[in-house]
Amino acid sequence: MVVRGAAGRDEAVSEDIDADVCSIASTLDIIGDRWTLLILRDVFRGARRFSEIQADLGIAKNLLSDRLSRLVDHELLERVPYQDRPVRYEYRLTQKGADLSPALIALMRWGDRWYAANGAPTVLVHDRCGAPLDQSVTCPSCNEIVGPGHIRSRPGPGRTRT
Amino acid sequence: MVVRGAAGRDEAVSEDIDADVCSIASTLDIIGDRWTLLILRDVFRGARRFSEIQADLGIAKNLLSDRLSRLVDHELLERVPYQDRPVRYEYRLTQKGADLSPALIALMRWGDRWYAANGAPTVLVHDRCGAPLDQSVTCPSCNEIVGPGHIRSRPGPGRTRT
DNA sequence: CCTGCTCGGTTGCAAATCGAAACCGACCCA
DNA sequence: TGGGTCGGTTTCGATTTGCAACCGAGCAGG
Repeated sequence: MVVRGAAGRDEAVSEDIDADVCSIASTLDIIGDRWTLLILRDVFRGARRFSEIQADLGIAKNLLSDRLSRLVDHELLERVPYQDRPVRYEYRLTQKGADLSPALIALMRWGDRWYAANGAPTVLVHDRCGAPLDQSVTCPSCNEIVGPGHIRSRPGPGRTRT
Repeated sequence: MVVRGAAGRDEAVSEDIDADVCSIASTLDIIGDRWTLLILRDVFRGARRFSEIQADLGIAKNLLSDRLSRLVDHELLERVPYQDRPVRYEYRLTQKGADLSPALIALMRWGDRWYAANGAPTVLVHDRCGAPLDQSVTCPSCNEIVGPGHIRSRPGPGRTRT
């Protein structure tokens, strides 16, 4: 991943990367449609029930049913019964699902920056001090924040081809 | 945004949030389909030409044409002529497009974690020291990394309803 | 017992979107 | 003249979507 500014200066470092061995592609196979991330956002926000999500998003019920099943199959959500007679289920994030929070945060911040003319509709704050938070790339070795221009990409151990 | 572990303990803090005023929803309106983020990933990687992206992704040409136009309309990419006779254009990231890199990084890291059995196909490293990088949420006030359990969400200045 | 209501879906169907392939115009080369 | 490249557009059948109707288990009121 190499960030290039508006001027378009070429800083590409990695060689040709096959789409078949790209973690972005793997991820988008699962959450890359128009509804799935919105559903997950609702669950992050505390929505757990079918009808709750359906009313909030206005998604068609057949699609919501399909997407929830898919998320359960992929183990981003789990179905937990919350009553018997009749047995009803709610949907909860698994660790795998909760692990998507950095992605949702990144998308939120991009929308904040480029589409929230009057300021962010929602801000994330530190529970201890209440200050608004940042998301950044850090170097655990240098123990500092790394700007986009100092990120290089390299083939990793999982690279099978090329 | 409140992260909840697999146990499902409820830590919701913010009140009801309308989907109409959500930056995640705004963002997904633009990049929330099956191809757009993959196209942007290719451009981040250095692909600039129609045929290059088309060959790499295997996307139908009509769809690529449509998605590129849309990205140009939304000013994530710009069309730059790279030759006359016949005039041909390439696509470059604008600042707005380049600003999506944290989101792509987050998606990549999630795929790395949950789908790269043999290790990440691509790793991001610090240009200075070569160490693999992390992405994290930081508190500029406390000057420290904030774990998912210490993030709270609050209505921001751009919240219009409720 | 009968009627109506909620929840969490499923089914059916029309409309929108997608994908593959054919085609196109401007230009190059032989 | 004939073919090839690049960056698309057009066409058309297949897939996916969105809407609305329906459903079954249970509950509540009369």
